[in-house]
Amino acid sequence: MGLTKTEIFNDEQNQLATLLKAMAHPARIAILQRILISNTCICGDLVEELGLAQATISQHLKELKTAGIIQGTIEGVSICYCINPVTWKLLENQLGAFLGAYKGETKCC
Amino acid sequence: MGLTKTEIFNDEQNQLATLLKAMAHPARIAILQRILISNTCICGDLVEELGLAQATISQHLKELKTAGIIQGTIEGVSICYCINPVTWKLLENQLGAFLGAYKGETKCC
DNA sequence: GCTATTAATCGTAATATTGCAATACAATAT
DNA sequence: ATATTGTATTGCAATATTACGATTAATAGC
Repeated sequence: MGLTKTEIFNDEQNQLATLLKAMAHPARIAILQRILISNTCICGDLVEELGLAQATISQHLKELKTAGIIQGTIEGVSICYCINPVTWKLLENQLGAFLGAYKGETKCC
Repeated sequence: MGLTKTEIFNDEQNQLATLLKAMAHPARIAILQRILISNTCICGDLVEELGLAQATISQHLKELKTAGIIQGTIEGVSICYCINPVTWKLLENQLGAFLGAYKGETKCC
């Protein structure tokens, strides 16, 4: 089928999966790292810096945007992207709770 | 194409992307949560608890295992899965550094 | 009006993912 | 030996993703 059965999972699981999926690509991680470094926003510099075509970069940006991880505003001819603080905070909280739930040491496998 | 150009990204980006991708599915998040809760390992209880076929669960477990996030040992007839502490720690560090790199407040978009 | 410049979208090809039924395998029990 | 139980693998269909060239907006400057 190739169709994830989202209806059998709860909202938290689906939301976290969606956010992780949006980040689960080296190009999108690279894009986010670039935005994080030059805290001020960027635009199509990415096309030169990463070795991907403009259409491809634009697509990755769109995915990050629809996931709510970044936001963009028009800045003259180019477009300025930056982190969406709300989603970023949410991601930190959700992931923190998730990863932090593991208390090692209980010997098992 | 449909083929990620891993060669143009660095190891850190590729590794993080691979780990995130392994977790970026609600079923796999549910499986991990289940393992985290019953800190002691589990097996095919998942097939009953999640509403997915046995073959599908087995496939998701395999993905988590090949990504190094979980590990399994034979426990009589069934197989006992649990978190791989090394990878989990790595994930915490990598993600912590990544998410923590965002210092908000610098007004932008 | 035109013309660059920048980014989004469309169309397409190659590949990957998701899910399941059917089957195979491996360990134990009878 | 054979049956049972628990898990893995295979094969397949439906869908999603990745990447790119070509095209299409949208804006700025002339």
